[in-house]
Amino acid sequence: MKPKILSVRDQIADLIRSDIISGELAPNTKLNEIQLAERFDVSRGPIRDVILKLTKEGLLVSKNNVGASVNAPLPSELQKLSIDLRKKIEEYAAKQLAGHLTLEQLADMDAIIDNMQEHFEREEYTELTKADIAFHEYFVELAGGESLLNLWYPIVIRMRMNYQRIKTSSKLVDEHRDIVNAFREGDAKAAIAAIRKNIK
Amino acid sequence: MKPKILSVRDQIADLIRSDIISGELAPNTKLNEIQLAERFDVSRGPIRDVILKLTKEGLLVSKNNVGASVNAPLPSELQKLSIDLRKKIEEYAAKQLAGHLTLEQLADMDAIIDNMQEHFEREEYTELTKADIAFHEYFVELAGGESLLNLWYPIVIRMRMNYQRIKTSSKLVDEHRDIVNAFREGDAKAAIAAIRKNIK
DNA sequence: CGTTTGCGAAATGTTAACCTTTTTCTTTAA
DNA sequence: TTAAAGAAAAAGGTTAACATTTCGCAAACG
Repeated sequence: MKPKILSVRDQIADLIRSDIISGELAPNTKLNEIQLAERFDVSRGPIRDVILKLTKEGLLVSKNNVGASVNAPLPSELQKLSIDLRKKIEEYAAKQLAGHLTLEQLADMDAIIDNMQEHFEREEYTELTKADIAFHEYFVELAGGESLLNLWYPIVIRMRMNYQRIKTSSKLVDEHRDIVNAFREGDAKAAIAAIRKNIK
Repeated sequence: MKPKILSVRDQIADLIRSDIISGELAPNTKLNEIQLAERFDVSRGPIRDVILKLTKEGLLVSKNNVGASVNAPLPSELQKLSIDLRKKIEEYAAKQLAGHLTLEQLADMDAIIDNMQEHFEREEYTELTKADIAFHEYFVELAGGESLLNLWYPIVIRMRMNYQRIKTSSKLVDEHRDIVNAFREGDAKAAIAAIRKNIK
């Protein structure tokens, strides 16, 4: 898998996303542009870009002339709706991909799952969550490109604010192996079933 | 309905969105920050904010160090998926709202439809499309607040790039009246049916 | 003749200073 | 004593200058 070069802004965005997913930045925490600028040793410009991005993703809430703060988790009805939406998207992706994946792509997914396993064993739950997201992101992007990713991402990232380190059973890794194995065998139905089982 | 005060950035974003929906800015058109700054008589800062926002909405595509250009319409498979997702969200909203709307809220929706009718008669199709979006946005926001809006908006705005002024039959206005009437009678099933009929 | 290298223009990325709004604390008057 | 008014501080909004990157084009080389 080719290493991606990330812009300064994207790297900062990733770090703040991690802080929110890990719970280090709790809901309603106010983000101060100047503090963040000092923390990452850049000026306020790039920080503002990052805040705008995360706001559009739903992780932050911004108010004019007041600033941004960490958003509250989704209420449970919307959480349920989000699960439905996410299933629809990933099922679509599975239908497109089953039988059309290269060996290299399958290997990439295996590698991500190996990574998940490692983080699970070390009890690094934030990293585990990120690997989980990366796995799904990988095949959603393959199936529908940036367009589909743009629809999928805000749904998933917001969902993930809810179960911080709760449902981290050892089954999680296996569920992902099931998905890849179904892909490997070109079995769209099995892939969809495995995905349905994994998303909850 | 109370008039909303919009920030400079939001007003500029609305204008560029209009240009894209109307087709004035065709897909693949490159957006130049300096030109836009001059056009709206602001500096490049706010323009960059707007470009970031519209990129997150899926209307633009940005590349590091290269700039932003108008995105291509969704391929038809993704268009179909988007319709499904949008239906799911708006059906959820209808279920939440039916029977719980105030007279004032119903009047607001009537007003938006009157507005649609006017634009239809004057053949102002871009404005008609915007009013159409505003109508759905109104009740989606009522049902799920900003959180739901954040999930809904990118789906709809991207869909709207596809049928520019194509399906502007006179039925469109009536379909919306049907939705409000179902709301008025607190009939969730009828509201959902009307919404299903309208979204295509 | 085709490919590569490097220059230069144009566009984006970043910064720091300045402006405006919001908030908070203090003063003052009822 | 309380509450309104206003000043001061803090934070976000905007700007313009500066830095870096990209890309086309032309010269040089194979």
